[in-house]
Formats: sequence, C-alpha cells, structure tokens
Amino acid sequence: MPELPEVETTLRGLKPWLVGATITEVKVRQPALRWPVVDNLPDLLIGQVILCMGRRAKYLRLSLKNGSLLIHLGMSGSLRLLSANEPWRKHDHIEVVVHTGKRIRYHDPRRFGSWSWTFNEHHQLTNLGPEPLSTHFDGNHLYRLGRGRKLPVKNFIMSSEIVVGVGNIYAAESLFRAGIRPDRSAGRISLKRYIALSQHIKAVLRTAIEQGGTTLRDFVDSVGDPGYFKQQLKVYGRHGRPCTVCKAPLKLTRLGQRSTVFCNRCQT
DNA sequence: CTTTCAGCCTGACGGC
DNA sequence: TGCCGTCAGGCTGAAA
Repeated sequence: MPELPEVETTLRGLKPWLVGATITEVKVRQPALRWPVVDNLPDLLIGQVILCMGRRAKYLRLSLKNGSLLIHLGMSGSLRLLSANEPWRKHDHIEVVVHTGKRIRYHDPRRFGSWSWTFNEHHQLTNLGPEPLSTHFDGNHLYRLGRGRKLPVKNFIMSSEIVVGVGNIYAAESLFRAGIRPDRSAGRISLKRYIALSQHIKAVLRTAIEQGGTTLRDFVDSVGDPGYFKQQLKVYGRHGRPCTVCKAPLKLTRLGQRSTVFCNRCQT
C-alpha cells in the first residue's frame, strides 16, 4: 500500500516529466473515488501548465495557474507514466496527457484514493501536523502534545494532526525499535523515550524512502511493488513468530480497529 | 475538549 | 468448484 515513501518516490519519478508541461487531455472513466471527482475536471485542467509539484503528508499536489490538484493514493492507488496510449486496464480510473505525449494513469482497485481540485487552499491540508522528516518533528513535539492524552501511543503517532505520514506499518515498526508498548497511553511516556521514538520514526521512514528509490526506481514500468521494505519488517505481519531480539512469540492485538503486532517482553 | 467507530471499496483467503 | 464471511487499510465525520 502507498505509504509516505511510495508517495515520495512517485513524486520524484513523475516530476521531471510533468513540471512545465501543458495538459492536453484528461479522461475520467470512474469518478467515484473516496470523494466524487468534479465532473468538469477536464475543463479545469486542459490547456494549463503544471507549474510545480510537491508532497504534503501522503498527498501529491500539482500546482497550476488557477488552482491546484491534490491526489491521494489511498490504500491501493498508483500513478503510472506511459509514453504512448495503452489499453485501459481494469481499475484504471483517470488519465492525464501532456503536450509531450507523456501520460499518467491513475489505477486504484479499492478507490480509497482521491483527486480533488481547489481554486485556492485545500481544506484537507489544514490542521496537519509537521512532516516527520522535518526539524519541526522531534521528541519534544511528541512529549508536549502527548501531555494529558489517554489514547494509545500508536494511535497518537498515527494521528495526522500530531505528525503526518506514519501509517500502521511504520507505527508498529518504530514502536518496536523504541521498545515502547503500542497500547501505552500517550500521556504516560517520558521525554527521553519520545526522543528515541521520534528518531526511530525518522530512521524507518528514511530507510523506506531509500528502498523505494531503489526498488521502485523504474516505477514507470511497474508501480506498487509491495515487497520493497518487507525484509526489514521486524513486527508487522509477524505475529506468532519469534521476536528478532528475544525470540518470544510476537503478540497480535487491535488498537483503533488496526491490527497491531508487538513483543510483550521487549516493549514496555 | 477527547476518544471511538462506521463507512468507503475490492481482492485475497479460509471454511464448508 | 463456488459461495460466503472476514480481513486489510487511510481518512473523515458523526456519535459518545
């Protein structure tokens, strides 16, 4: 599934081909995504120049003169860069063609993703916490915002108003590396441990971005390879199997309707 | 205010 | 073999 590293990799791959290009064609075959795609999207985009592209949280933003397009890949979305017209595959929902002939295809079986247009500010981007890899995110930030909060620390670090881009996989992995139980209350964790946790979150995400950059470098031809970080996962998807540190069987629990794996001995 | 939870959607998988 | 239930997951908005 697209986590922050895949979104970042997608951005880096598409940018050179799209920034500065003029949109010549837009086809929406399936507008029923997370939110309905506006029906005049082609009119809004055709003839416009893509001025710049960026990422905020797990959103990709394409800035045009009149406004901007915000794309979220949801659970199963991917963007493929095509050099020529290709037959539409099942679950290909949207295509954007630019004047050079390059085209991007949006593919999303579960349709949890979104394409939203705005003339000014995207409301989805307000109330977002800092980027995890920025200097605005550190142990002090987590400690300060965690005071008085009773929810489990895993849910806390997965909240986008606290910090963005930490999904279920990376939350579990960084908590294991920091030795913190995922069900511990956010308000009952020391500054020292939050400093360690923030550092592990950064390290895990950085590694995954590097891996994405390696495995998905040719994402032009194949997108969404889910195996890129798998070898490095120490807890996610490994419940019942031995802890890599103490060999005790890893526990499975549910927090906030999310499956959560942890080591009952190493995480306290 | 904080926290919980249903809902969106398809494909994979297990049990019968 | 096929059918049916369950699960997976990010994010929102409503309920508690």
